[in-house]
Amino acid sequence: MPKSQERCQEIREETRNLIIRKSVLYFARNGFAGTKISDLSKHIGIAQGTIYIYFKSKEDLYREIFAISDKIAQNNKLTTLVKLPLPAEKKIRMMSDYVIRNLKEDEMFSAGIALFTQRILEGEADQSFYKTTEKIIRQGQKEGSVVHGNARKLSELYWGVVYLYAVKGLYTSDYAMISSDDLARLLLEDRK
Amino acid sequence: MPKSQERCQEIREETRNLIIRKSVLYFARNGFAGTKISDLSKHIGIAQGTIYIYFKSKEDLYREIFAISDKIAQNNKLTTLVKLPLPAEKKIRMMSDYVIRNLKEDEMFSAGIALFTQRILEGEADQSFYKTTEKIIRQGQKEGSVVHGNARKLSELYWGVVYLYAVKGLYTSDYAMISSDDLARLLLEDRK
Amino acid sequence: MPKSQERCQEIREETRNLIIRKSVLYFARNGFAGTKISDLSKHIGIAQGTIYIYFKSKEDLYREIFAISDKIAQNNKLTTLVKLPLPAEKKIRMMSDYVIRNLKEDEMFSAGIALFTQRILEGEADQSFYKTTEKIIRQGQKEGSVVHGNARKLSELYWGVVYLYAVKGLYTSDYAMISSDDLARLLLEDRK
Amino acid sequence: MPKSQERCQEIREETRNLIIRKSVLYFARNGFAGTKISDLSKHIGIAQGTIYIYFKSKEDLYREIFAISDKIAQNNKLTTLVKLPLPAEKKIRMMSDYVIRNLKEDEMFSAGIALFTQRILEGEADQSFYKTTEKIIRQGQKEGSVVHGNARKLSELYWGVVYLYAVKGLYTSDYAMISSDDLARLLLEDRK
DNA sequence: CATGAATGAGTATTCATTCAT
DNA sequence: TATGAATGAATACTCATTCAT
Repeated sequence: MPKSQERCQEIREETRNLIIRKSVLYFARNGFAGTKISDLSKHIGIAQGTIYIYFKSKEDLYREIFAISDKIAQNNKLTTLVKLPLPAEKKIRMMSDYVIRNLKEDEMFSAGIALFTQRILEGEADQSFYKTTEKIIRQGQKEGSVVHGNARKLSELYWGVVYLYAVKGLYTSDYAMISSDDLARLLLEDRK
Repeated sequence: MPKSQERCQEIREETRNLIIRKSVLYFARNGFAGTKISDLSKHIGIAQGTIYIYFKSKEDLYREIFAISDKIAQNNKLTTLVKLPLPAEKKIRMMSDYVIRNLKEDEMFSAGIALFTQRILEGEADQSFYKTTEKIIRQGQKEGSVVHGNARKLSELYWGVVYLYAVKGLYTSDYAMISSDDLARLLLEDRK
Repeated sequence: MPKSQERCQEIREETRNLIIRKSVLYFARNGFAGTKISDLSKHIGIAQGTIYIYFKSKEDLYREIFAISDKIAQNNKLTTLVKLPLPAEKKIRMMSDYVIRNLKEDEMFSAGIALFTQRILEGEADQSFYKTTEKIIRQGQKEGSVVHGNARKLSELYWGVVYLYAVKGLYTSDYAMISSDDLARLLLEDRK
Repeated sequence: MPKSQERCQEIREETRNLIIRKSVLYFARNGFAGTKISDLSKHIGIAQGTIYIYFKSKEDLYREIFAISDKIAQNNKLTTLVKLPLPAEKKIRMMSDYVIRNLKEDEMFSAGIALFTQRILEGEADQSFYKTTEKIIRQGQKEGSVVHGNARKLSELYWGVVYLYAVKGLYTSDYAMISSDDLARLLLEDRK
């Protein structure tokens, strides 16, 4: 019965994904210590035991969640963006559009950013994430479109603000989201 | 010979303050769920039981901590600042100087900002805190020194960034603090 | 395959009853303060945590125990007895037979009487329990078979003595139980 | 300074007695486990530490209390009573008068009886206490004034009822005390 | 696989006891 | 001596994890 074999595999995959998807949000909102398996399983809509079929422990699940948050944060268009033959200002505007749109429409994106940034704060995540943005910033500074200052610091500020609104989005749906322009303005020189 | 009434009162006051002072930092760093009374008491340098002489429960202590964070966040010079007969730009620069200096020198300030903002995010703290800054922003917009845009949103952005660096300061002592100018620039029009 | 809904309900009911049944005896013997959850759970034969699945706290369990003791004390045959068209003397003898037999054979009865009476002593249980016996006493006084005196006082004496032997039974199995006749004699005139 | 030496000794004695006196009542009402040193000391009107100047531990104090309760229960007039050249009925009436008067007027007597009986129930106190009463009962049975039956059982019943009203007295001041006659009647044949 | 009742190690809280004043 | 703040072992309670169904 190879057919049912596959189907089984599919179901497994589905449940596993369901758990991860729902957990990302839950952990992003409540943190590791603030998340009880009993609450989480209720939130997912499955039994407590089921989680342990797919993950060895709460920490194992958390680690998985982090791997996901890494992907969400890093597998965005940024890496391709930096290589395009465009002026930095354009890149920054595109990046900001992309980020704001995702913050608005995709809770998983917000959760990913939140978890990822928290880990950076705790010194556990790879800070190379900021590198790509730094490159764009330096390019822009040469082109005269980006404000002066330490590129790393500006990059951190930029993504810090993104984190800020990611967290806001996780807690309330009703809040004044920053505009793409506001976000871009953190890096760009004002035009008079 | 019994201890004198006043001396007892004094000792109580001292211990209570010690607990609060050390707890503000601990809770700001680890959150409520992430804080174990056993660890906290070790960090304070007292026995677990002592905490329960002064606070009914972990949650009671946490609430007290929040009351403190309110004071730290709100008892700053902002309220007096807004009333001074100064241009908004000057006010914003003074405010930013004050904030950055405190972020650098006073961990309690950082912890207060962190806890307070977290509570605002969770919809539990009084958002009237932003009002004072909004007034300065509106004044500045009239004077042409502050960027256009919704004053509340700008105020939230400003304090959001402060929160960002407060949290950074709680986790690592070794990081690139934003400058007072960078902070002020969030609100001020660029001058060429 | 999930457990069936009914089977789960059944298991819960069973465990809950087990806890209550064993706890009645334990609390009756040791009192609230004298009962440790760790000991109690060992005595029941379950883990400590299991108790907290079914009861919010030690006090919650204790309250439940009391509700049970009310039922044990009050759901006896007395209420039906009083309505029968029998002489009071007969009723008192039947009641005494019933009580003594239960004291001898049913530890739950003894525990119920013990807990219930303790609560009456502490002014927390409904003293209307004595009413039924009072009625029989008054009937008997009219018929000349019951000794003179305040019916309430006689009723209290009667059940006080029952309490006495209930407690004795809880502490030692080897003791001289009062006879049904001795108990009845508390209320009945001597026949020469 | 022999004078002040003595005075010191006196004060010591006074405090010690105060503790014992107040503790007897407190322990009788709440039991060993139900008595907190913090509450007890408040009830006595001294600091917690003071108790430990006079007694090595809570259990040490409890033991002392028991010694007192032994004296209260046993050092009554009963031992002299039994030797008097009187008919048993007279002895029983005197004993009952004595007991009831003390139950009414002397909380220490009630507390002593309560503690002593509780210890007998728990098999820790000397049951020889009942002996004296048994002798009187046997004398009365020969004289025809006391009801038939096992003397030990009757003695236990008699003192059980005394215990009952001792406990009632400890909990409420407002209750229907048994009369001396009622108490005596437990042992005496009815006279027509 | 999925369930949820049961477990027991871990955490919060209490309370007998100590000790500096 | 007397005090009451401080202690930490004992106790109550929680929650990640297991396992029979």
